[in-house]
Amino acid sequence: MTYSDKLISYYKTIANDCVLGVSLDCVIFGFHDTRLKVLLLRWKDTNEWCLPGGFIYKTESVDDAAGRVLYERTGLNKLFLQQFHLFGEANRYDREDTWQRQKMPMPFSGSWPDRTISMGYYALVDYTKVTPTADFLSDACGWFDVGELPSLLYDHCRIIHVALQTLRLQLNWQPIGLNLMPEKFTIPELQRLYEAVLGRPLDSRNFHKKITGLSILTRLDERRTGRAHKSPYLYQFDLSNYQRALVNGNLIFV
Amino acid sequence: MTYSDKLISYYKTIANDCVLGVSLDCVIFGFHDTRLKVLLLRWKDTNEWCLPGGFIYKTESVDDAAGRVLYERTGLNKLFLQQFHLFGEANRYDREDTWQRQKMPMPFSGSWPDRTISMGYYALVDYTKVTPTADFLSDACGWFDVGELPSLLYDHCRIIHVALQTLRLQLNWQPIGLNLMPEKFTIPELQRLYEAVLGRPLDSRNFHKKITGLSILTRLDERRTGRAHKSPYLYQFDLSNYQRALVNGNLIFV
DNA sequence: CTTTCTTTATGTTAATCGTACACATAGAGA
DNA sequence: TCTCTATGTGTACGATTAACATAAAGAAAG
Repeated sequence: MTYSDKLISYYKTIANDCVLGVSLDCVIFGFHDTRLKVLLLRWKDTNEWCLPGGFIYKTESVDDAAGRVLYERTGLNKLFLQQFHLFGEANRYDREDTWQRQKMPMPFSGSWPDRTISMGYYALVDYTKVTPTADFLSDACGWFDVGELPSLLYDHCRIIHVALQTLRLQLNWQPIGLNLMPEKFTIPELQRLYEAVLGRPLDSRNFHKKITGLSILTRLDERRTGRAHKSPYLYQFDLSNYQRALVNGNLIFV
Repeated sequence: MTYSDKLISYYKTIANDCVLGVSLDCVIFGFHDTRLKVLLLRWKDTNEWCLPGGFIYKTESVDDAAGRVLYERTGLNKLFLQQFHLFGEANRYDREDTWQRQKMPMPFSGSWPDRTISMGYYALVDYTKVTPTADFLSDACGWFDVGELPSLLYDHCRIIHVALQTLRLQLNWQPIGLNLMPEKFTIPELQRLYEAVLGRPLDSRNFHKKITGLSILTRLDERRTGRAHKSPYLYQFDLSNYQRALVNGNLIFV
């Protein structure tokens, strides 16, 4: 059985078990080395990358399907995961061109609906806890700097762009970091995250005042030592206050 | 041909021409007599109401489909219309119960997919310019106070609730009113809109200061006369500044 | 051991914003 | 002409923000 045959049989299974005409794409954000990262998959036997995505089983809620995709690609569960946009244009991307870049076998074209609308989700995950895992259609899975994306299939470049825009807006009235930072972190490290998402530097003195004023952080008795200069305190998120801030939408606007 | 036959044939046409398994529901907000209103349809020959909704033609974008539904029900075009949530639970509502309340003919059940996910849109329209128009499935179309909704089919009660929540959030960083108010209006009238959406009274003196400070309003030389007491000035929205405020997301937070 | 250098932690100040409240004004009705 | 009340404008005060200053910590260099 050739790869081409496998592919067609795979899509036939999907067509049988899943809701037809609707897919979902997950923009999975991580944070590492002062940079905001996105998790991407490389389409098998090509140099083309795409977002982790999938289809919705007939008895499964769309949100659950997104959680499943996230789990399958990262090994993580129960994370911050949110709908952000439905991509529903009739011609979201150049189909011929995309199939060619994917090296899609041509008998394929008959066995698939003419268009697919896609629900976009974005997730915030702890980079250090993720085990990037490729799927049936891909031969690599890895992180990319949001500023240095590779060649992307479909309309995934736009999807990432819209996700980032949404994330930036969200920053104005909800805290982030709970799922992006490791369990213990310093305030300057958290500031790097905010700077990476907003794409501009922040005043460290005002940031410190602001973020501690939200009472979503608990200062530990430990410090991060070993580096030159004054050792910063380590912090943890105060889960209950963090949740309250998420729901109430305290203005942050760093 | 009985109504029952017509209904089945109607849904067969839909199944043929439209994307299967995906629908859309529009929460159309209007404003009248100090109250926020929602446009609802009454299901033919029942006392059950529902949101205007529809399906997506195979060659039509989802956003365009929402615009079409809005136009068909209100006669209005090119309005503020926005996605707000995908309702994708596998069992969004009690199907048996709903069909019974709809007096749905039972041969129907075989000719329709097991589940439908629905994209929620909300629109802001000028109450005075709307001609509520019933569709094939309904025998009445009218406005309801968001606080006094009738018996609703499907999960439309929840959909309205989520739409209202989204609208309230949006109020914190975007102006509203351009499509909800008539062309000329007074500041106290605009204040009534904000109060209706937020569900709480505002201080008229501070509201006046705040709203004029955004420079999205142009004061006309006319006043609204005929009523008792001091005649208030009439205002218009300054379109270019209004658009800028929409895009930039100036904090408003009344 | 002392000095230097740099990052972290905390503090200060002036400007701005939000909230609460006071008051003069206009216009219809008594 | 007086009254009543919604409207338009203004003021005062506390809270918040943005910009800038300084002290403390800790490793490296002399």
